[in-house]
Amino acid sequence: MEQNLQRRSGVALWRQIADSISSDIVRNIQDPNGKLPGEIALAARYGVNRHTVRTALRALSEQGLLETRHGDGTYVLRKPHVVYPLGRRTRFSDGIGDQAGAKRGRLVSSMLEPAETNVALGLALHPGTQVLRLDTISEADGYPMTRSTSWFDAGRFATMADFFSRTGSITAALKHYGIEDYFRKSTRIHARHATTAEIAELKLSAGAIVLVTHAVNATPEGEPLQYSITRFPADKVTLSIETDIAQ
Amino acid sequence: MEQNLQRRSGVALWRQIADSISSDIVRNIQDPNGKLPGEIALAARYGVNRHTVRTALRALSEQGLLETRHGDGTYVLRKPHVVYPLGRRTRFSDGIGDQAGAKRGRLVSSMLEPAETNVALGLALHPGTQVLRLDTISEADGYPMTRSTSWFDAGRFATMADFFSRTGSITAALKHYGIEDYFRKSTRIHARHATTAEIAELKLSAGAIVLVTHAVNATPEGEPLQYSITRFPADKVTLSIETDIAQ
DNA sequence: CAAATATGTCTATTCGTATAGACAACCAAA
DNA sequence: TTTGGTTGTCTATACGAATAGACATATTTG
Repeated sequence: MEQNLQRRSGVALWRQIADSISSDIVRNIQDPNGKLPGEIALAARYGVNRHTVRTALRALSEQGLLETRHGDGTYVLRKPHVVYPLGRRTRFSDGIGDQAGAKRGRLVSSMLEPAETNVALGLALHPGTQVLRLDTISEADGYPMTRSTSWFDAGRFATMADFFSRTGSITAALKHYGIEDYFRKSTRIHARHATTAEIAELKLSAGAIVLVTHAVNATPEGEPLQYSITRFPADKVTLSIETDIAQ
Repeated sequence: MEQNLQRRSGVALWRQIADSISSDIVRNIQDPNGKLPGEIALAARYGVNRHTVRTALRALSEQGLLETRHGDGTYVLRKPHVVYPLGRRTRFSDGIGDQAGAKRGRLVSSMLEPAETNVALGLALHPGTQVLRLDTISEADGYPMTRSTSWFDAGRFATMADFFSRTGSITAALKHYGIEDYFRKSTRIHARHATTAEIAELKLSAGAIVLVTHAVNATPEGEPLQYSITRFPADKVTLSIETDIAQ
């Protein structure tokens, strides 16, 4: 019984258990076939009723993470945890490439809009300047891993959306504008509960936690190119920073 | 009415509202005196009953973030949001120093124990080697901002705990061993719900989210010195990475 | 096949969450 | 002092969350 659960917290026990199973149990599974401990064993471990565990397992099954077999047990369908590097030259495809299968970005929508304060600040533009907004979803292993909104100076990158749709890559799209290289200039990270829209787009179970990064990408000269807000499912993603000490 | 709340999610509406107020509203307050919108206005904005908003406000008041004045309104007592830099040479006191008042670490406990897999891997030791474990809490502005557990090679840093207690600083303690400089070698970041212990130690409201970093600090030569797991209250802390492009 | 073990379903009860409305108590400004 | 707006408290109701126990049904193993 690992008494890590809190009652009367505003977060239901079944949700805490679902988070725990998704982020801990699944990664430390001993069974070679990916079989989870039984419902009764899990109930004992968390110190709750078996029905509460079942609610958690049902949520994860509906999410596609687990499969329960009547009379047999519960099995892990996939181990969705990936490490996402936040290095200075990180690209999504670079980082995830060796950990999962498919890795292209998919354009959800694009539009022109006036820059809000944050965006203008990040891109070093005046607030209200027209900017191009791209909403994208990236997948790893067929499952959504990032939900990203990016802004670009509309005066310069008006047709970004077309290039991105064709290639599924910001890097490739920027090459059409003669930008051969760019860098992660600054990144801010926080975490919160997922919104309704994020639940749907990232195929999360309701009440899940998302990691959120606000990043500015820039040319080697430091000129801002892209301001982006990216949301990761916290139970499936660990962000990683590797520092080159001898720099 | 910003319909960002989800029902039947396993996360109570009052908790979602508390998180939202803590991380959004408080930062974007218009009123110069730090007065929040009224309960009825908030209820309308979130599309919930006034009593639900009151539950959220009560949680934040008990946490010390807000103060409600009968017949007047609700006021922000402190804006607890700090940006915590994760640069390669970051020290806690360096990063938080200019954003808040007090900033020293406090030793909660220290002990010798055999290194577990993660710790051994991070410190490049064999699993089971004796390591010194320090449990510390750092505060900014009088409020807990980090809850950290660090491990050091016990053969080398046996009396770390004493030095740390006296100075409240890992950096200072390491100097006693002739280590003038050290660097953040690698950092991994994820997020989850806070445990019961973390609720108490970080003075969180129950059900809060914590950002968790697993970091290895090393000498300039790359020799691992410290493996640490640090937990930050997600509603009060944003982690930040600034990259020096021209490096 | 039989036994042991696992998940699936059902009923019942208790407590936390959320809504609804009414009214009291209090404060600030006209 | 009066008025309007705000928080505080109370009652009532409905539903979700969690517990408890019993039993059905399916699978695996001996």
